Amino acid sequence: MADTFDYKKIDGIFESRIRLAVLSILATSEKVEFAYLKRKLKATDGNLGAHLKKLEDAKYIKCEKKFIKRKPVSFYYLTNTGRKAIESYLSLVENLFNNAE
Amino acid sequence: MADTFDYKKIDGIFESRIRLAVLSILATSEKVEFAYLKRKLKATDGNLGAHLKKLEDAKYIKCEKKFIKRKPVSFYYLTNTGRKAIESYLSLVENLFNNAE
DNA sequence: TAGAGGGCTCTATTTTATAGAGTTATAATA
DNA sequence: TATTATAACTCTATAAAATAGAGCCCTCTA
Repeated sequence: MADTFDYKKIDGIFESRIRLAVLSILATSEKVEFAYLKRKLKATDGNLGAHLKKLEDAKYIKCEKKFIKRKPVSFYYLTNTGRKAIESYLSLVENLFNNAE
Repeated sequence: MADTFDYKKIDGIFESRIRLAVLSILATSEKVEFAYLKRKLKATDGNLGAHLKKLEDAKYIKCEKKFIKRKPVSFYYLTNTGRKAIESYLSLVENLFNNAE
């Protein structure tokens, strides 16, 4: 049991349910469209865009822009970094509640 | 795969690293003092008190006040509700990243 | 009933999330 | 090559939440 518990070392990206939801969707899909995420999460453009940006800045997801039927479409997908971050968070949370800290 | 993903159903209590840390400490200890939590987490009185209040309001933890060596001491411990909430969160997070949603 | 001190509440400040309007970028078409 | 259309983004303002710290309150002992 360590003397102090530096909780700020816990990945802050997961400190948000909407980002958790986005990561969950991307972890269990190939590539998904912005519009799909928006519809599924019932999120507004601005809010969803802001959270996607945070996830991109963290390099947990990437964006690929295409044109389909004359319309711009943004596809998002999980990176390896993102997948590792998810695994880390999962095992961290498991350890938090099973092991001594 | 559901049509929508109501991410607001995810327990918001866990949307905070400091609360996660408090729950973790309580889950792996019997009863702990306010001063211990404060020292261990390097938190300020006000901030720690506010988060403990949220956890108490959610009935995840309880407080027991005693006097030891003339000094007031607050002991905190996890409730059954709290333990169940932790288990739910754990399995939810596991499912989020392993199953389809 | 006065004194002491831990832990709380309260207030102010900072940070973060959210909503929605408006802009931007690109491909097809004329 | 200029125009048009539109999804997705950026930007701005608002709301909500976390944080810090000063000071109060409560219960003990003497």
